[in-house]
Formats: sequence, structure tokens, C-alpha cells
Amino acid sequence: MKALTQRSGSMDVTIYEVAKRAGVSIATVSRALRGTGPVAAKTREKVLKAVEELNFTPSRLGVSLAEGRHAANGVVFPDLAGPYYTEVLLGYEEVASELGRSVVILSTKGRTRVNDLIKDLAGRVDGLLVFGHAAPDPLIAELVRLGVRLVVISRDPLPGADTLRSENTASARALAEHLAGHGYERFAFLGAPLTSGDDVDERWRGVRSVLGGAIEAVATREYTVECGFDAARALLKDRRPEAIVCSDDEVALGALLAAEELGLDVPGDVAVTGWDDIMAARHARPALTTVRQPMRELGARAARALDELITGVRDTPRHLILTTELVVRASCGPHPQEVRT
Amino acid sequence: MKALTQRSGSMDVTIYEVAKRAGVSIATVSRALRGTGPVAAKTREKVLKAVEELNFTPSRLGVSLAEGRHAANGVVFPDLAGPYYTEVLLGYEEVASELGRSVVILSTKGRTRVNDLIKDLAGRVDGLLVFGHAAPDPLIAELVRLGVRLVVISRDPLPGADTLRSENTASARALAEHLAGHGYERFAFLGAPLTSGDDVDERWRGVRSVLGGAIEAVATREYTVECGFDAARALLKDRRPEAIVCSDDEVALGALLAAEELGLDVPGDVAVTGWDDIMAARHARPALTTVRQPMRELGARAARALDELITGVRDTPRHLILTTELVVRASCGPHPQEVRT
DNA sequence: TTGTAGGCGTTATCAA
DNA sequence: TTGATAACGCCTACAA
Repeated sequence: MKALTQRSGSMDVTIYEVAKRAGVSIATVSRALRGTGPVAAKTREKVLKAVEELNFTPSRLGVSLAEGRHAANGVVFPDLAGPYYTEVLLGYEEVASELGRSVVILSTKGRTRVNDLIKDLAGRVDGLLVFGHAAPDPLIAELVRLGVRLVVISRDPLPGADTLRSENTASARALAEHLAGHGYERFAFLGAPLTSGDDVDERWRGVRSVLGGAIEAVATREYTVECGFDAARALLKDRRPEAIVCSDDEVALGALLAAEELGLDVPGDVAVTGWDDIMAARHARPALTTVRQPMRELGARAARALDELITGVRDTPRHLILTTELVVRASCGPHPQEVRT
Repeated sequence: MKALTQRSGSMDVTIYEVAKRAGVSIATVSRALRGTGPVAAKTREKVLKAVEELNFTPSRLGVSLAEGRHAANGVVFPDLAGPYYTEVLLGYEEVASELGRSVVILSTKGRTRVNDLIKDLAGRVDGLLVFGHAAPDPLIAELVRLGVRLVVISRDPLPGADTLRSENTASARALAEHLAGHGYERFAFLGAPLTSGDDVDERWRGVRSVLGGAIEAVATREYTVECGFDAARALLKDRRPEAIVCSDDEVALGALLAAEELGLDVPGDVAVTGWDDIMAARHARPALTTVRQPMRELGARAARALDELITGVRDTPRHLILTTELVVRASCGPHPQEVRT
């Protein structure tokens, strides 16, 4: 039974009314509208006229049910806060829309029954883009088992799904070597990995592989400005490293604030670096040395990969890694031979 | 006909298979699952067991078609870039999810056939949240006429839809008076309104009502860092106002960059203010004086308002205005008697 | 307490 | 070139 208080959007007129008005059958209306079969020119005219007069739009629900597809994708992320997820989502939405798919979003942070939410989402789309942290591994495995088309972003490859990430290890080494070139000898990695196998974990491993025992891991509760601030303040009060390598730009911004509060000069008293190259990184003072990752492209690629999986153009999972770029700015110290952005 | 290459997510098993396995009718399965009618304890057990074994999840499409509702809302924004839309969206999604509604997003910037995209979206949701700039007025009117539940954000009231915005005029006056208190006499408003009746327009009017002829309007192509930078550079080269009031924080960040490039000190040579209080505003140097608007709450309220419209709890449009807060930081000049954030 | 059957709005097959 | 009609997957009034 249809609840009249909850009509589905603008749709009230059905294909039957159009058919009646045009004096044809619903099959003919459907054909005329989709161009999916022969329709006499004259008949088509009548149909289009009726459609126009009644302001008919085929019900998405009806179409989807009949076609067996939603023409929609889902995106699952931990939190939309912060520029990283936004940028990726933006790149994703643009391509998805171009491919004729709507984008349904779901944020999991602070939610109870995350698994149910994600499964529900899976039921209303043709495929899912999941950010590494947003869904627990067992759930991912279950989704794979259920045959959900899946692209997972920012984590190490897993069976049955596409994965997609930016390069981390090599960039982390490059960053570490750059800092070592400044002559620093006592480092801290602020925002120690909270999960193994994710982006931050790779960054940490890369940095450590170069700096070895000279760098210590300092955890933050989350990768946010606030948490970065708290942890950095405690760290700087207790033992001041010469350089703080942060898990990402937001944590680094927190570190800058902490240094300021303690009256420390960056990079004079302590160098700070970030990761991602978000907008605020360029505007911070000192501007943040960071590693730029192609966030929008990450999203765009994810959309295309998911499309391939859904349309069946490809059925073997693929694991892609996009390249990044070291962006040297003021926060890591004077370094005349490098180009500044 | 169902296209097997495009199964809808994880759903393959139907209520019929569950019914057969449990040895009952589909009606009983439905009742047992939704608790919508009497079911013997023993029967329920059998059903739940079958559901478990088959890993059954009711098809969203089937449910929606039968219920006559999508259990989803749409959000239309010009562009997800920049923190403003993100924050609002975040607040919106949280509440929508709490209310059991999915969120389908649509970005219109740079898209052709925007009207078609929006209408299509309207067809797959129970109601729409639209940001002021994202949809042309005639389309809004048409949606209202079609009976689409609508909440429009950041624009002046219009008939047939809820509108929701932050307070602009009074805050703009307060900001203008604050700046006048600094003793400045030659002002520019960077990011002149591109549309009438939107947030920026209100800000401009508010500021001008205090400063009168002392402030000139300077247009930017868009409200972005890049455009703010370009316009500010031209402005500062040509005739240097004592204070630049910007349409929003991003434009203001661009102005800061322009001043830096020209070797001008902010606020020594020129004062700069923004609007919104995005994250980067606090981290910029000098930190931006701005007007904070409750972006997340804006989204949260929009979600509740739309829910009321959809469920029919309320059917007369309502127009809400949320309060804002002047945030004085360093970029407007030394001002000892104010509290800094 | 349970089952039958009609309806939700399309698409597409098949016969005319 | 067109029209009946069977899916698609679920919900629920009504009868049993």
C-alpha cells in the first residue's frame, strides 16, 4: 500500500496514465521513451505530447527494479571532516555522475552498528567505495563473499576487491632523507599508525627505514588538528626533537599551534612536516613541507575502477598505486637549493 | 528482465527462497522480519534460521516500491571543494542517518544539463536539500510546483520551501563597526555578490550600510583562494585600501597570499577579514578575523526540517536564521581590548 | 496464526 | 508496428 503522506519525490503520474492519454499501450510508451524498439513517427508524437502534458518522469524505483540495477554507488568514509576525504569524494562524484551513477554517502565515525549501516548501503547501490579505516576487515571480507563490487582505498591489497592508494613508502624515504640532509638527528613521528597496513603505517615504516633509531613514534588519539596539538605539546615540553614528522597535514597543523603556544620557532627550534598537501598547508605560517598526494585523481580512478567491476568489463581485482610528490616549503628549515611552492 | 551482469549489490536471495526454506509463506516471512503482525514464536524461529542460512537481506528496491518511499534524501551543492559545504554536509548526513535516511549527493559546478541532473535526483529521494547557488531559481520554483519536499539553504525565503541560513546583516554591521573602530577609512569589499539575495549579498549590504561610500565593491570570478588572490593583487597594486573585507575566508586567504607576494604586511599595511571561520582561518598567519557561522548545525537543522516536511509532521514552510559570532584575531589589526581566539 | 493475491511502476518478451 | 503479459522483490488487506 502506498503511503500518500510520503510520495516519492515528484512522481505521481505513471506510465499507465500516459498510455491512456496517448491512446496506446504502456509497452509503446516505454519504447517511445527509451528508443528501444520500433515506434511509428506519428505514435511517438502522441506519446511525447502526453508525456509533456502530464509531466511524466519514469519512476526510478520502477526502472531500477525492472533493470536490476540501481545506477548508484556508495561511498563509505570514516568522517567527512578534513579536506582529504572531501577531495577524494569530489573526484569520485564527478566521474560517477559522468557515468550516470548517483553517489550515496555514509559516514561511519561515531556510529553504532556500523556493519548494519554499511550492509544497508550495499543493498541500495551497485557497488561500494570504502576508505581503509571506515569498515572493519571482517566486514570487508563478508562483502566480498556476498559478491559486492568493491573498491577499497588507502590500504594494502586484499583479495576479491580492487584497492587503490597513493605511494607512501618511497615518498616517506625521500622525506626522511631530505630532513636528514638538513642535519637533524633527533626525530619524532607524530601520529603513529593506529592500524597496520594503512597509509600512515606505510609512511611510518618508510621514514623509519631511513632514520632507524633516530626517530621515535608518538601516538595521537586521532589524526586531527586537536589531537596533534595535544600530543605535540606534551612531546615538546618533555623532550624536544629537532624535527617532527607528522602522519598528515592536520596533525602537523596541530603541532605548529603547539609550538607557537610554547613560544618555539618553527623551523628554528623544531622542524615540522605534514602529508597530503591540503589547502591549509600552503597557508600555514610557516608553510608546511609535505607530500602531495593526488586526492581528486584517487577518487576519479576509484569511480572508473568500480564502474569496470559493475559493468563486468573486468572481473579480476586490480591494485593501483598513484605517485606522490615531495613539496618542500618553509617548515622543515632553510634549504636554499630546493624550489619552494 | 534482470541483467545478471549487474546484480544489485549483495542481493540475490529473495523472500521467496526464504519462505520456501522455512516452509512458510512470504507474508509470514515479511511479518516475522518487520514485526508487523502476529507470528508464532516457533514460526519466527524457523524464519530467522532460514534468513540466517541464506544470508537474506530484503531488497531496498522492493521495499521502497512497496512502501512508496525511498528512505533517502538528496543534497545539491555547487561544489564540494572548500570546507563550508563539507561541514554543512557533515552535519546533515549525521542527522539524516540517525533518522534512517541515506544521503545522495550531487555537485552541479561545471556540469551541463544541471536541471536534468537535479530532477533525476529528485526522482530517487523523498526530499532535497539545495544550497542557494546550486540550482537556478526557475528550477526551484518548478520543483516546488511538482511537490518536491525542499529545504533551501543560504538564501532568502521563497514560497513553498523551507529556507535556512545564518545571520548575515547584523554580523556584517558588527564587523564593519569593529573595523571602523580601528580607525580605518578606506575599505574594499573583496568578492562582491555574484547573485542577489544570497549570503554574500547580505554581507555586502550589511557592511555598506555602516561604511557607506567608504567601501568599494571588488568582484572576484568565484569565491575561491585563487580568485581572491588575483583580485586582491590587482587591487593592492592599483590603490591600496586600509582594510579588505572579504566575502568569505577562502577569498581572504587569497588576499593574504597576495599581500605577502607584494611584500605588504597584514595588518600593518592592510587589514583583512574573512567569513565562515574555516579551519585554515585559524592557522593562517596572521590568523584571520572572521565571522563564525554554525555550519554543522546548519546541516543538522536542514536534515530535521526536511524530515518534518517528508513525514508530514509539518506542511507550512518555515524560514530559520541561525546566529553567528564575530571572531577577532590578528588580521584586522592590534585591538587590545578584544579577546582573541 | 497463517496464506492468498493484488499492487507498487517499470522493462522486455512474444505473439499478433 | 503494436499490445498483452510475465517478470523484478516486497508489503499488506483480507480470507481462511
